[in-house]
Amino acid sequence: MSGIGRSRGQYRQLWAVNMSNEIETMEQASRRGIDMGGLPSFVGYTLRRAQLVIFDDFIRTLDEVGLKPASFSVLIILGSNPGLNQSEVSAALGIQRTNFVALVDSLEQRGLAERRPSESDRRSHALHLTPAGRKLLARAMTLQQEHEARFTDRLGPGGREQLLTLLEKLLPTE
Amino acid sequence: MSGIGRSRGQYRQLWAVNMSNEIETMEQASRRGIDMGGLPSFVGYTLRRAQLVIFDDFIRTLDEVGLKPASFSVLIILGSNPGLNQSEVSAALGIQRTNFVALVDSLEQRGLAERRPSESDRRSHALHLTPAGRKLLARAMTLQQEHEARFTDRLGPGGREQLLTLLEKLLPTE
DNA sequence: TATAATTGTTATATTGAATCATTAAACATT
DNA sequence: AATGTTTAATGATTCAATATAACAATTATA
Repeated sequence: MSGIGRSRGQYRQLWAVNMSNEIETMEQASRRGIDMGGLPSFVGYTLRRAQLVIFDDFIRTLDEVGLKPASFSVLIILGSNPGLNQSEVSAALGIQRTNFVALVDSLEQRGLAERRPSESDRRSHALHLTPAGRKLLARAMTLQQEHEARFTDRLGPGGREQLLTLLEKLLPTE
Repeated sequence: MSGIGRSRGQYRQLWAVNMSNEIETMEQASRRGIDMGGLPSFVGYTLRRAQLVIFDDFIRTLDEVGLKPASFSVLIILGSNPGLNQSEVSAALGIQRTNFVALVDSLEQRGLAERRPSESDRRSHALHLTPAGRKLLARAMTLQQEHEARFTDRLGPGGREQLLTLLEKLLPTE
């Protein structure tokens, strides 16, 4: 589903960080005698690199079901919270409601979700998964778990939990 | 230097992940009774959120010296490896040569770096920092360390090293 | 009731990043 | 020396994610 084309390597760069195939890896750079300066010791830099690696795999993984991280996350929210309106879902996910419109359009056109008229507020739409949406979500969750396992393996026993704990400390406590 | 404008929140979203001010935080979402599904337990999701938080702070931090992550990293490489050509620097950082051109243009126009004719290969330019570039880099490094400290504090003793170790396990061993 | 705020929407701008083509120099092979 | 191939730098263009502004309909509030 959904051609690879641009989706490959889409999230690859940002902090001028390499990480794949044709692009030289940092290790290769050092081996060629390039001094990376303090870069690899910056938490932000390494965090970014790791995130790109994971997303690269994740995006390829989701490609089978024609989803991207954003649309996948929407399905997840709708699956657990049927009936929310667009503002609620987009706010929970940090998507601006203005950009959320096209996202829902797409899900609706694919028959994965639907906008139902809200009973309490004629301005808003109650969002629901369709049966097809629920089915696709289930498949996507399986793929996600396989993806997750690939990286969990690398972290060793307890590594995943340790990592999550540390990462959460970086998040705003609010 | 360099107006805030767009630079604020530029790296904020992607995986449809909120994290700041006006945008509802995940915690707020849960409090409103929204079930985030498995999302917070996905390493990729939490990694992405943490990365956005750090970058948000990092970008604001660098704003004082008019740098962005990419240009900052270029200065670092040039500082430690004077004389490299554009292909070498861009490859080490994972920036495509083609997009690297404008980056160097900008640094050159700001008088921070310069292209010198390579002595061995008339096709390529030897990149060097100017004295102004070295000075700005020094200041930027100080800012980076302050930024780093803000997050290191949150991680507790040994947390930073632990986190770096775990993250490196996620990177391609090549 | 008058005013303000909210919901969904369209249109538009910005930016990071990828793609394609071109030029000139360097290199390799006959 | 002539040829073809690779490499360095560049420009032009495209694409996708995200941000901003404005608007109509509706609801909430002073």
